[in-house]
Amino acid sequence: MWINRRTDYATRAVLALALADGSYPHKLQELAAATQTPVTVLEQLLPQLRAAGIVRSERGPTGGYRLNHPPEDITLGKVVRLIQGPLAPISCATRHGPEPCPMELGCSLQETWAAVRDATIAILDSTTFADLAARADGRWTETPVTVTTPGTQPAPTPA
Amino acid sequence: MWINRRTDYATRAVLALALADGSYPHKLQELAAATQTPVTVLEQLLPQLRAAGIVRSERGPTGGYRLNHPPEDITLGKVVRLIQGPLAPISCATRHGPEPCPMELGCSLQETWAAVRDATIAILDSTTFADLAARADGRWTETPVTVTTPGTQPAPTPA
DNA sequence: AGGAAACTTGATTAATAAAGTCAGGAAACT
DNA sequence: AGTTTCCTGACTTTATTAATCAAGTTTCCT
Repeated sequence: MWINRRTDYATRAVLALALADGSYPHKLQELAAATQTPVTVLEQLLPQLRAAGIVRSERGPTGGYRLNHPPEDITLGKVVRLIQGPLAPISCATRHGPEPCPMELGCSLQETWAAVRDATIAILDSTTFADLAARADGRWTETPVTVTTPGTQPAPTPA
Repeated sequence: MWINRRTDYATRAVLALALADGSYPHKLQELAAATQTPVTVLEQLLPQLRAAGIVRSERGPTGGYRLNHPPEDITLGKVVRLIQGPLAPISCATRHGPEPCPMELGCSLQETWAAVRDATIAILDSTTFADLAARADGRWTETPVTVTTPGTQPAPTPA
């Protein structure tokens, strides 16, 4: 129970973009609807994804967001680290600058925490959003990100 | 960074008991000193371990705590679950009664969270406190749980 | 008995983090 | 111009974590 809500939202948003047609930008509102996220939360999450180079944005009436790289180049680990921080289960077991274990002479639990960390990293860094999109396909093709707002020309449904 | 302080304390305390001589009980104060934990916190953690059958207690001047089973029968996973709760990284990926994913038709991220959960469980449930004690030995033999309080007969130093 | 040492229990408080809201600003298209 | 969209930062509320405190009960020893 350590993945917080923002991380959950952010990964869902990126997945939604990976599933969507990348040839045009998608509005915040559409992403919010597709991922069941409060718009105001995505409003602060997406700039963060943008600053990290994961997503690209365009302003104005035709604006919105799209992925900045092909989905196979974006790992789940990257997004999780960005929003959530280090993947170690405990602060004495981070890869970079771990806090020393307070137990005298350091304790053997640390090795096990490190093993959990490595297993987590192995999974998250080897899973790309292309993988996730492929897995989701067939389950989600019916309702892609396309939310037709009145007045907006409906996005071209992929063949 | 999801293992909270109490879980850290509790696992350290059990490890301290696993490293100590099990033929007599060890006082809360000694455990607190050996694990660098506030006594008042162990005061609420150890009853919890006791209720779960992990530890046994005796009252009175000669009282204290000791393991209720041989260390090879106590897994790290058991203690972590007890203090911390389910090991799943997110509530939609618990083994028992997961909350439904709010994304339409359920999202493919869930499978990855479940994979992280399973990897974590595999490590934590296969690591016993006998393993941890063996690993710690040589690093920790110098300062075992034995803390001689004035007036108390010093615990028999093994060999 | 009586007292001291230990565990037991439940309430309480303070600090921190998470989650969500809000208001005003800046760019771009029509 | 004016509308639509993204952008930014401060703010509020709530939940969780962490630690403390004050009585209580059991057991041993003199």
